[in-house]
Amino acid sequence: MSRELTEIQKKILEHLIDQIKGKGIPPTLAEVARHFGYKNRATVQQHFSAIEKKGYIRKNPKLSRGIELTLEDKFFVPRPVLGEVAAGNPLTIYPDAIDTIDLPTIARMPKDSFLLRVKGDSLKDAYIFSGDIVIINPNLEPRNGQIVVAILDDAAVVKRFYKKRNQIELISENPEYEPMIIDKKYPSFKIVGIVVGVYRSMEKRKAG
Amino acid sequence: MSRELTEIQKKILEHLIDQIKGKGIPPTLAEVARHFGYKNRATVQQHFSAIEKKGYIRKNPKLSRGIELTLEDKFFVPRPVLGEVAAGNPLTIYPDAIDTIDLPTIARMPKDSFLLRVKGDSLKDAYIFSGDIVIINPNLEPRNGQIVVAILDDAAVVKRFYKKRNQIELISENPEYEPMIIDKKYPSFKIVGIVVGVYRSMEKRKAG
DNA sequence: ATTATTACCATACAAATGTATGGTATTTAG
DNA sequence: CTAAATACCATACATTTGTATGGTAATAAT
Repeated sequence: MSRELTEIQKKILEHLIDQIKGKGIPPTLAEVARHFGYKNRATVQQHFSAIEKKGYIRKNPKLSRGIELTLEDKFFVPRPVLGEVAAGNPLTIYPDAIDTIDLPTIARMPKDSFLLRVKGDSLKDAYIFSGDIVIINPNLEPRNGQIVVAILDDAAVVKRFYKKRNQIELISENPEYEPMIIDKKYPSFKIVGIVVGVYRSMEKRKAG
Repeated sequence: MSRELTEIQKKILEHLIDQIKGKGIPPTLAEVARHFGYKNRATVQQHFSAIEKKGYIRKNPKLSRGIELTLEDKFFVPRPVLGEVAAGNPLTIYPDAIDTIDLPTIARMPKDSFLLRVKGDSLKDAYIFSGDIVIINPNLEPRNGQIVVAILDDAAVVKRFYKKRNQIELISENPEYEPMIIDKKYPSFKIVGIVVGVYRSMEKRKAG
């Protein structure tokens, strides 16, 4: 099980993810057929069966639009699972950074803000902890002292932002971690957005 | 436009939000009818029309499950904050909303849950701080170790819950505060609900 | 050479779906 | 009192939807 997808199956799965993540609801067979120019729903039907057999989706029988992604964790999709399919997504997850974040593989992010899950404890003195979900607004200009998400050399970090003359400093609240100092002209540096809120679900959480 | 919803329309909209947010895809007319025990889809159809006319949803004609939430365009929905609870020393709980905050739509609010703003720092070791908004579900049975809101002698507190033989212990994470020990038969004691989520807006917040 | 897989097509069909129309009873507003 | 809105019901209908079955052609595997 869970074999490799063919090129066409990949495209269809990609389209499925696009629709489910972006538009919100899974498409019908007919809609997918229309999108790919198929004259026939049965073609899509058979592709779905193949993709399901390989373990990438689940079909709720008899239910219209009853397709679910098996590799999804609602908002966050670990990037490796989709391999080449996910290529083209602007952002990636990197496990080696101090405070890593899960970036959603949604092609179309919510209009204004989106969500990231924090890993690591470099912000614990800012009351943000591993597992918390931070809400990011990418359309705000970061001001000094605000907590931002930035990408540096393909690593995504959450840190407090300070702008100096020719450089930008990203500082952890946790003094164990060294500040990151970046020249303004550094090519592979980018501010993703600023953190406007933190949410934590207590559902399965225990003390400390 | 955008008039008041009736009680039943509210219930149906609530169910719609529940389905779309929770299950992922909007329900069909038949599914909603089944859920509410209607013998007929047309009833739901008419309720949908009414709710749409009042501006709360949008229908994609001819499209199965083609219901969209118009408030969904917003990443944040305004919610009333019902009062303040003390994490340290008890505070009063107000019957009416004292404030309104924009809660992110990911912060799932179960049916009858409500919001309270925390005052005090007795839960700081549970990562809940003064000013945070806690989401309270009053319809869950508290289990040991969970954080609950309780009323004791007309004052509300947020503390960690432990059930012993004949008494209940409410413990602060912060060792500065003494545990509260209440006899089970104590008349003016009541568990309001358990904390299912925490939200913090960073908008005007500075470090520490 | 034969078999299996893939990638399409066509047709058929029961069930589900959205929509329309008409009806009844109750409540609310003018 | 009357009219409008609300909250249901029943029936009807064209489409849509998921599913099943059978077929063709090309490619890949044995």
